[in-house]
Amino acid sequence: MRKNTKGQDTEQKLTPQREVVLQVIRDTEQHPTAGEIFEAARKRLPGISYATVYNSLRFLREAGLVREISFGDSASRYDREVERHDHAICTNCGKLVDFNLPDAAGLLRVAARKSQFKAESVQLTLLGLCPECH
Amino acid sequence: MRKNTKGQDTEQKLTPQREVVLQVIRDTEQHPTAGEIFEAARKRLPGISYATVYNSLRFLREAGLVREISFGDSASRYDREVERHDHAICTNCGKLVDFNLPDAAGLLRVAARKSQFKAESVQLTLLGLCPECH
DNA sequence: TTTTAGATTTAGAATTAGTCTAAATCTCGC
DNA sequence: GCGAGATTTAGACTAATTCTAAATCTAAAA
Repeated sequence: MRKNTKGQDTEQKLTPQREVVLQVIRDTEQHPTAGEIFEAARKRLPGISYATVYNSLRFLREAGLVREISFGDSASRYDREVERHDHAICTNCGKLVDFNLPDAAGLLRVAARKSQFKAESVQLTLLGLCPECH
Repeated sequence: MRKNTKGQDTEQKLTPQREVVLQVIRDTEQHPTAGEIFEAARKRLPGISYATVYNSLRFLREAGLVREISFGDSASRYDREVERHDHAICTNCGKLVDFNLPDAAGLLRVAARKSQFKAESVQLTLLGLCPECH
């Protein structure tokens, strides 16, 4: 890590590539996969490579700017919403939406007691039919 | 689909290979990956192929005899417990344990209301430290 | 009992998501 | 402008899983 004369961290981190990846994710309501992000990023920054998209996604995830979500079927998806929240997945069309369960803190407490774990976070996934599919 | 003279479905489905795969999963408290299942199955039925393990896992999953669980890191794991339950994952050692949250029905109702989905099931994942790691 | 159609298994090729590598490029502080 | 360290790139690589096509099995029909 680089420091300036005052000992502060002076690394410039949000490079153009990373910024484009972040914008792609922020510009959609959807939850795109790395492949979809690559395609969209390429339109704004032709020449960006697949590896850079992955590097950027790791960086953004570690910086807390995006969230990675993965459920069974293949590729991870990325979510612009970084606050704690839950997911609903449509078993018919595959649509994934965010929502917030009330009293997440209480849920965390109960889950910790039941599992004997020291809880850090809880996340709930609902499987069902989205409004369009029922 | 084959039928006998009475029109009943007579296909025999739980082949020796599938049965071995099922037994491997039932014989462990752990949640093995397909690769681990393949290794264990091979000891009981040398010559079983990787593809057959995958075929069997799909069959068993669709028959409701095992459950597939997948969280971010790579390979799916398989769970002998098929009743509704929740998972706790240790962020330090990766251990995965099952537990049951009380009032799952109430949770499902609240989640359905908040998400506007017609709920089929809910599953909660707790991330934290297992008893050995704290 | 032989035939046969469909299901299953097998080995290995193919696909897919994601990571790694090494060289080229960039950036910042000097 | 120089040089260290970070970043990007293209493409090779890996790991998980699926696909394919041929061989085998099974149970009903002949």
